Amino acid sequence: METDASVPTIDRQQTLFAEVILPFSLAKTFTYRVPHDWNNAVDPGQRVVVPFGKNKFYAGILWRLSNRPPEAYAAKYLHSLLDEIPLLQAIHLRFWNWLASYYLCNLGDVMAAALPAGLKLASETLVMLHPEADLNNVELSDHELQLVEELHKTEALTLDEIQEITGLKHVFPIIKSLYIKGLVLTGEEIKQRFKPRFRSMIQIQPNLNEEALGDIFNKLEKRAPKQVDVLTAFLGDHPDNEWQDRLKFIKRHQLSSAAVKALIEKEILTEKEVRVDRISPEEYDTQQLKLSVEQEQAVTSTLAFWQERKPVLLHGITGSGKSFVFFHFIQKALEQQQQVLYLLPEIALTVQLVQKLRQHFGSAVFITHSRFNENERVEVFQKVASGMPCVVIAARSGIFLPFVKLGLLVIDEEHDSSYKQYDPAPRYQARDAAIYLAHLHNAHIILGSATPSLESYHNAQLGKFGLVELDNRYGDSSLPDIRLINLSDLKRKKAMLGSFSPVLMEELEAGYKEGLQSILMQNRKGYVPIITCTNCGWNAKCVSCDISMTYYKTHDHLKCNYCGFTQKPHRQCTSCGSSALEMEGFGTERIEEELGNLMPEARISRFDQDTTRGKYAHHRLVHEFEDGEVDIMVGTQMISKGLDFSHLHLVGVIQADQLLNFPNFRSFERAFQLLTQVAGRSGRREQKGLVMIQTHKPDHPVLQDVVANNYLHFYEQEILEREKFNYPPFCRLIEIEIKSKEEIDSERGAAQWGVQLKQEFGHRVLGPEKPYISRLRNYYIRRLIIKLEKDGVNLQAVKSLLIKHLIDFYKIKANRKVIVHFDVDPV
DNA sequence: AGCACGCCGACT
DNA sequence: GTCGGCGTGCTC
Repeated sequence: METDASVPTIDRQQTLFAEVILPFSLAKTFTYRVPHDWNNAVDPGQRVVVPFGKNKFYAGILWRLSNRPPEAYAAKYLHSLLDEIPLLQAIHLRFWNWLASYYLCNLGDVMAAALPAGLKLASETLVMLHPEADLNNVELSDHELQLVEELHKTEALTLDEIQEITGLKHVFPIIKSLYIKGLVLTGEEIKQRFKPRFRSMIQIQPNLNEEALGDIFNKLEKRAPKQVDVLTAFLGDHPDNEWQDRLKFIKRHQLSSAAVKALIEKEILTEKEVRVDRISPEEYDTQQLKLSVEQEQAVTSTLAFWQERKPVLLHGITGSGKSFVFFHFIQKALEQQQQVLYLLPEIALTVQLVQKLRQHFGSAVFITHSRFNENERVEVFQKVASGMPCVVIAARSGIFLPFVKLGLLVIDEEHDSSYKQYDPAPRYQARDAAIYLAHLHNAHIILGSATPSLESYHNAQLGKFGLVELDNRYGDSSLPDIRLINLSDLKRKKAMLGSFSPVLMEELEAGYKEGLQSILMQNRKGYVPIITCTNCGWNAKCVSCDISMTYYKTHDHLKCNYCGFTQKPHRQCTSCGSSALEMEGFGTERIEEELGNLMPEARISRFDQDTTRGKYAHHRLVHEFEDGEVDIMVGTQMISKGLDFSHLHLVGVIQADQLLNFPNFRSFERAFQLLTQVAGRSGRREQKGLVMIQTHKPDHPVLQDVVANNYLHFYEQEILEREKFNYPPFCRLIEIEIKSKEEIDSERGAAQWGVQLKQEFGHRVLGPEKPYISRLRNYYIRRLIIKLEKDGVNLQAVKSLLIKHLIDFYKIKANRKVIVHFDVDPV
């Protein structure tokens, strides 16, 4: 929680001290002494290896330099410098600083989130046999003897290996005892996790003239025909003797790799290793963009707002071609040699978008997200740091990439709640952070959505954002026909076919007969979400959370969707022993099964977290659907994102009510967004689509707005509610979450915060209260919320007070086992 | 985060 | 006694 990242003037003739950020959640930086020889080589933003604690080494980030030695302790020396050219520039450190102070977390939290794992190094302890170890006259325990014997066999062992070998939980005591007896040594090794990829290149030894080559051919001809083949192939194809990729060359000419190796050993061929990228995509034929008149107008008005240095909100209904407007600006940025950050909520779901971007921008497109491996992520990070003009498609963590020539940020689906990181710290909202980032880099920023967040649209209404609207669907496609189906009516008439209304079934079958595809959304995973005892009302709950266990039929187990705990299904009620257990509710598995019974001939697939695991699982499901191998896809809200199919006849929502009943002030907003987004999946391209939403409350105003596709009306109603009850965007929320393994500790801690905060902030403090889910992973949770006015409140002062309270809170011993989290702008 | 140190309780 | 478990304190 630093306040100033600017570097004071320093004298590089004098001794330098370096403040270093370490990648864990510690409330401060650590100061190290710079060896005098490095005075001109050190700079903020470099990674430095430092000793920390008794014998560990870590890579930290050099935060700033000074000439002032610390007063309270003697600083240790920096161990080594990892980057000649700083990995991060001043602008990135400023951004880190802003994140830490705005979101009330430590710089170490930011560092941990910002750097790809491959760039965060930690040392590992190695244990070796002492070269002069004398095993005579020493008493050894069994474990000690075992370890010494093992060390005779290998050079060194890691702590994990020793743990494995001895079966001991605590390995330090025996290592220490062996060390004292002079039998072992320990050392720390810093392992570089990132490994660049190299490729072997070959050419014919350039100093061989024709005569020498002739001799070689003569010599080889008799005994090594394969080697002659290699040389003939090389000279035939590459008379100018350019470097050739060894593997490709061998493959292309179907040569013997042993022969190539032999020639290298005889120094007839020469070899070199070159660094290659893992991430460069193949070349694509890039297509030209052609914008519609409406899109052209959107471009013009966006440019006008950017002139005024405003972020732009592009509100365009699904299918209006928002992405073409984005593409236009991306192209302009690339033409000016700038870098572009394209943020998306769930990156993995955007196969189609990536393909489109590649078609337009070819090899300038990079992608990073959590399913990419360590090395690939490091390469994207380094590419971005190199300043190469490119478009990076990323999920929320893309804001941490070290752009040096950032010209444009695109925040697609800006309303999506996955832009907010909830756990661990930094608990940041990537959309908001991106706006600050754009400001820092003096870059343009455009947010896009068919269903903007209340915050963004309100900002647009206030004139803080420029508002650009796209009202028409691109091409000839028209808006879908959205119908509500009254479940209460049908249930009363006992007309339902399980979870399906007769009309929905009719349409599904009609579509199927015509060879058209449909998707069905049920926003619950698994088979059933609740198992209840009909005798006493007990229901199956997770052992460590206050959550009902979901039954998964495919695995025949119960699973807690929050902590992942699984167990065998109950035979009897744990409370009364009755075996009258009932399954309540419907998840995607059960819907899939029911539908299979109703339409046995249809090809049905399921799209949820369960079936989309793995790097290529979505890919496969999306392609299967695209290729027409599937008639009906059943899925959770995942199917509402990023899928764009051409033969979609029907979108069905099995149960809209749960969406509206969420105990959160944003539940209506979420419901409207989700339903509108999934409805938008239908009827693109030629045909008019059909959307059927099953609900018990067909009169609900939010559903009416969905049917009318009237965002503005929805916004106007909802914003009135927010104002009336003083919720964002009319105030700013800071949530304080207090948790502990003992309920009384949470209770007491929360009460203490309540009393103190109310003294300072009075009526602005709500709680402490037991949240909707009050126990998670064995922690009892309490929550307080501070509602701050948008104007006239010194936010920084409030945050300083909170930090002061936090420090005071932990001064009390009994509070040490209580965990306190701040969440600024919670979702 | 990772590790030491100290205390307690349970056993080869 | 030896080992594991856990709380506490500290790292420049």
